[in-house]
Amino acid sequence: MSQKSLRVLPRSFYDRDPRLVGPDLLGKVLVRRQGGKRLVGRIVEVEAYLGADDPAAHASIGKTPRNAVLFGPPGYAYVYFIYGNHYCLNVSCLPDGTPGGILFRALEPLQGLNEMFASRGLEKASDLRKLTSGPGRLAEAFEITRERDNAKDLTSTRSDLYIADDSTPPPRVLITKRIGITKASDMPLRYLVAGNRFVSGRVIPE
DNA sequence: GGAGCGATGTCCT
DNA sequence: GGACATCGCTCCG
Repeated sequence: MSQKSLRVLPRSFYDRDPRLVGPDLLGKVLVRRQGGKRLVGRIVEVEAYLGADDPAAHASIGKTPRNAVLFGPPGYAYVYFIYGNHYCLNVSCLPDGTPGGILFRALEPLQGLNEMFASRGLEKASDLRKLTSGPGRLAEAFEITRERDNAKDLTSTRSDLYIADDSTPPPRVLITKRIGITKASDMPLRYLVAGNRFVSGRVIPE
């Protein structure tokens, strides 16, 4: 298995409007280190969540204990528990004091597939798209929990969870409405890699 | 293959 | 007490 060199994304990458960070994250890789193994997935779908003027954003209600990371400095993991079953991973954007973030919705699994299948409780022969296509799924595959990962710095290779550039050329980006939300469902803040089969949902957009 | 729906914990009003 | 940035199962065609 060939090993491209990984360059971790610096904090300045996230110190921007989520509407700029979101599309730029596509094609980058999420890396989890655990027990000598490395799990790697290519980011193929994300959504931007803004501040007070975005009713769907957790930050829209103001700073609370749960969403505090979104109001902090950029480049940190915001992990929350939803529907009594699933964790979702975000990364904080914009400078300290200004809320905003990106929700990771789907990855293309690249490395550590056996570990991901095990974490997901799936047979190794099952559909690869079931591994990390969906925010709850990718969190489970990477064993991301609030207890373990919330407020973790994602800009350091010393961390066991970080985001890196593996020199893959930027993909063609598609923008749609966000999905799975009830409020502000018309805002075009979902970004996906055109034609990628690992995005969530049923239809593979061209 | 797609619509419908239940499970289930945590947060905030 | 209600809402919730989800998932996987059932049931129908």
